[in-house]
Amino acid sequence: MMLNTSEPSPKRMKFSQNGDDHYAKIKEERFKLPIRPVKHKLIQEVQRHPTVIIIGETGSGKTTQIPQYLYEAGVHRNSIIAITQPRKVAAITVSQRVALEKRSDIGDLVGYCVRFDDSTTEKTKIKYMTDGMLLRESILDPLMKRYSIVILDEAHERTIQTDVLFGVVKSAQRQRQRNGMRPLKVIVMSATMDVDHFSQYFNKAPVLYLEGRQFPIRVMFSKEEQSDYLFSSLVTLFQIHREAPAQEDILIFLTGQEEIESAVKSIKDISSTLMGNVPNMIVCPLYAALPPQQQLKVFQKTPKGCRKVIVSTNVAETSVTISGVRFVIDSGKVKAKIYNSRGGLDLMKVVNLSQAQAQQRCGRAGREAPGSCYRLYTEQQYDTFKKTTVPEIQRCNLASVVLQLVAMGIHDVINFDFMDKPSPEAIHTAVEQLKLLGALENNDEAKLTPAGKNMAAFPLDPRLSKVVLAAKDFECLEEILTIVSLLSVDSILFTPQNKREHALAVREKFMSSEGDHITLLNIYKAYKGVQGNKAWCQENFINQRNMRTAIDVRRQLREICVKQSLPFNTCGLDTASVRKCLVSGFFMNSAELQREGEYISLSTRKPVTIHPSSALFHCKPSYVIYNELVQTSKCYMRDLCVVDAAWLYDSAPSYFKKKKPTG
DNA sequence: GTCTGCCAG
Repeated sequence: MMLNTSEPSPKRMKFSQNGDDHYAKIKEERFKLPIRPVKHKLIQEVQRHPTVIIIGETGSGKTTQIPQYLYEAGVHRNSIIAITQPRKVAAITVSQRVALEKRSDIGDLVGYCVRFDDSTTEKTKIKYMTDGMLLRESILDPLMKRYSIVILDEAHERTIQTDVLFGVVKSAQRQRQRNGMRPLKVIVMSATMDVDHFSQYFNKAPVLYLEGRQFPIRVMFSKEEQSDYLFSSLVTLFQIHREAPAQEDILIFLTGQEEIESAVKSIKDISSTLMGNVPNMIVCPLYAALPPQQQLKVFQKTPKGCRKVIVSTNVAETSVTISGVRFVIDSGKVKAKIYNSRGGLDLMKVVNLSQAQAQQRCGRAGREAPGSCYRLYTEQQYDTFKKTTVPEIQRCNLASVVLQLVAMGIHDVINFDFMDKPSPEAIHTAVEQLKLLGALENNDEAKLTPAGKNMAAFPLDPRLSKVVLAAKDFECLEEILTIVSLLSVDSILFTPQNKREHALAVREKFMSSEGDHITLLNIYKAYKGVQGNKAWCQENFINQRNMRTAIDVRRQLREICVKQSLPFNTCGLDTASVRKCLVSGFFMNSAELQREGEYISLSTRKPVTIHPSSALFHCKPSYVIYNELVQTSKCYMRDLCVVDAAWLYDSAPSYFKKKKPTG
């Protein structure tokens, strides 16, 4: 195109050299982060002390900037800086951001490492990873030799993995010092809670406070106690809806999928009857099991003149951040798993939040502008809430944790340096279970057996690892890998409430009279038979996402089996071998049919019932094993498999000597 | 004849 120079010159066009503006902007953004003024102080503290605790609210920039500061200052001494995150998405997205800031490709200087996805190379010095990943690595290398700095981020979330890592990094640090090795710097980053607790545990480490970028939030308590939080949340929602300008979105915290779906329906019904000048309402449910496509709806920008209402479980507390939210309605409730180490049974219960959780929920209203939080409980009720959430490690089965610790060479698990110790009883139960599975020597030394060493290599519950190892003897590893993979992911069965009958009828063809495990195996075979066809999944109400995860897991397990030279046999249609394998890991979860037609658990002699969702619901086999007990209206066995009394006895003679099956 | 929150390896 020719420009006619006699014409008045057009508006000057601006050019910049390939991306300079972009990077200038990134640089400017980095400079404006609240953490920037304390950069030098921070580097100094880390150089002076083996451990530093950093307290900072969201938005301070600590997660992205601190590793870069330490790298630029050379504190890492040319070895790797690890930064752990409780969630995979966080590890991946943060590392991508930092790579961008460093003008480097992901996997060069900056990389991430999560299950099924490792972007790091020998060039990587800043490595974002899940806490679970670092924990698994430390089984092979308890001194964490490849790292000079370990940063444990989001420590306040107190995941099991972070809690175990606390002790592992402390021990690695001490041992490296004692052996005159290169020191291990530890940085613990947390939100504002439990500061003294953290500092005390980490040898009175210095604490650095960072300013965050949080807008003020008006917190309102209910004046009276509410008997029905569901109803109260609807009343509050429409109260706000009538008064607040459009585009100011509302986030409601409830407890579970079913509750949320029914609330969404009520809200839609009510809003369609509203008269007068109120904004249009867009109502979105949000929970982890929601198909990804529907989850995306939550992130779409609210159209002009509308208001988005998000009804969510606690996913929106930490895992998911939604822009546009100005109001939070907090039911004060959360669904939590409670584990009973005596009966070995799980139960899900709706319980009150901790104060820390309530604070976290409030914060979701002030990410971009001042906001409000409506609490559907009184201030007096709030005062009765626990200050902090009981750490997960005190609420679950510890068999896996104990096996990992022993595999790292920590034999005295009872005296392991936990920040908050699990009960001795819970540890004892785990040790006993591992002995029964043949993972630990049957004495007081807590020493791994050769089988135990192999079991620790699998990213599985020890009972499932045991099942995999047993497949060698019963020559059915292919089938077992399939079943174990399917058991270790979220359910591949997808049963929408309104099409429940239909879903069950369609899936009837996969049902096995030998139980749920064999049913799962049938489904997997059928899925493979149609090459993972999407339409087939829809027709048969199979959750394709979870099925794909199971296939990834299977591949990973297969690789570990190769390393252990396990033979890849198949048993064809002889499912007895498969069921015998299952018995070797789950014999302690067995039940016997009584004359009256009821079952009792052989470990506790307490009555148990077949869960209505099981393939065996209408059957009455004499002996079954089950994956888990769930206490609701009754004590239900879930995921059952038909077995012979003799198999039970053969798998653990000394165990059953006392509780000999009567049949 | 059920009622499962969330995350990780």
